[in-house]
Amino acid sequence: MLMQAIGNQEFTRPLKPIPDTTDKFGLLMHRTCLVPTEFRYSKEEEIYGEDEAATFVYQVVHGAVRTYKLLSDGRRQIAAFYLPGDTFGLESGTDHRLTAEAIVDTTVRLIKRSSLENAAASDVEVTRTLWNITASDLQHAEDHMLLLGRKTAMERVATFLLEMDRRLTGTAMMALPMCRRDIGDYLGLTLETVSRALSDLHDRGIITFSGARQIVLRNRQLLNGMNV
Amino acid sequence: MLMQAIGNQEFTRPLKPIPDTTDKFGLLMHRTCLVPTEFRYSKEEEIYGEDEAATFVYQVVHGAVRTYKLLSDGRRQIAAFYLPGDTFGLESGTDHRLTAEAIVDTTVRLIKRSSLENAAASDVEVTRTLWNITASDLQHAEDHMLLLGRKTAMERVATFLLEMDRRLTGTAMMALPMCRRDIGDYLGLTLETVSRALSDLHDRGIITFSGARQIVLRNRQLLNGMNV
DNA sequence: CGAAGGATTGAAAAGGGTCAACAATGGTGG
DNA sequence: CCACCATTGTTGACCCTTTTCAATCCTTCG
Repeated sequence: MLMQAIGNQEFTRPLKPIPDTTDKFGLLMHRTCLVPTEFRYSKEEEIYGEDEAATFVYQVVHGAVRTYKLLSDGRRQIAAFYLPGDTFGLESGTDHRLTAEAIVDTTVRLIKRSSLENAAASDVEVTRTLWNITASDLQHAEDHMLLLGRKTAMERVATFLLEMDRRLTGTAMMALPMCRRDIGDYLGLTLETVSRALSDLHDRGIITFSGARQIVLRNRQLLNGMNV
Repeated sequence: MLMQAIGNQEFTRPLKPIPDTTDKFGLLMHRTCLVPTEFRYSKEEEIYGEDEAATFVYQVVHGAVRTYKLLSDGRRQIAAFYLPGDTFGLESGTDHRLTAEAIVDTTVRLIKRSSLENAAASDVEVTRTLWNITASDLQHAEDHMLLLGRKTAMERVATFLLEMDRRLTGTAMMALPMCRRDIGDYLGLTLETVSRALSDLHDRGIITFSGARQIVLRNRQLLNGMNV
């Protein structure tokens, strides 16, 4: 009911002019004159699997998505978290190279990849947008390689908090959709190390909690200092 | 002299039909009817810096290039090595987000980015190729995040050896252009740990050396076993 | 041939992982 | 609406892999 209302509200947005260059999915919808399908995934549900054919491109409406790769023994590396407004699942080749799962109950919009291919064949602007989306993911991956290869545990957690603060805070308090294990698998740490780093930041008065997943950054400057 | 001859030989290649989809730079040259400039960089010379305007797109003719990011205290993460035939330096945005340096004396071909933009404005195939190049870098980065976040030192070195074997071996012996520090900064390890892992593989008869940088893989199957 | 950078090896230290116990939280059913 | 229980998060102790620091060896190149 409420979900539906919010869904419709979101739905009308692309029909308006889109000056916002950050909403690349909106631009694609606009250009292709496509009506995106909405779809809901439950918490922990798989959206697509590694090596599956890439049939759709997705935008998160509400909820959150993780994409990851696994080693044969189950070790997992989360490549990215996708939050409302973010586009994911776009591939230049035929197949997905990561698995995507809903972290919480999640609503997405989706466009058929074949529709985009059709539009891209004649519309350079569409192809250019597809390129930009992939380039954004690459930029994030380049930053994340630096984190995974060269930052300490505390620096990783500080970087994570600032990234989430930037991306999902509208209010002063940020509500993390993911558990400690997800954060660990994103940062290349164990969940215990993440927990210890957060406790340390809490003890030093740099962050405060309301429950484990509601966090307020009390001192962004200090966090930024650990970030670079 | 010899350099020049080889350069010219390479130079004539794009004038022939290009069925090879892997030579994306060749495709770009073909489509834009551009004559690429050749340029030489000395060992350790910077090709472009982080946050510099991205004026050119490059292809390695011979030699090798590393791209990396630095933390403020000098810790370095190498994102990729580029070997003969590889394209690098292409950005969707205005600026480079990594520094590029020649690892050894290196010859590159380069195309003006503005020329590509012109061609891309009317030629969907060109834009599509630009997208594919960026998508290749992204795929590599996704694989590398898994390595940096979740693999052990020995697994990283095994993965590295197999990657280099695949990419630069024509002969049975591969000649690595980079030093142990470069390998460490690529794998998120110290140079000592890389050296110890290589010595271990040597002691177990899995690889043999001719000098520190000439390596033969004696047992790819065992290496593959450590890889996943 | 000698110097300088690169690579190897060793010993000690540290940072983060592992294992285990306990606490908090939030979802469900009575 | 409250109590219970499964899930999630925290904390502690110990261990192990990798790092750090240092000495030595090896090449390669002037």
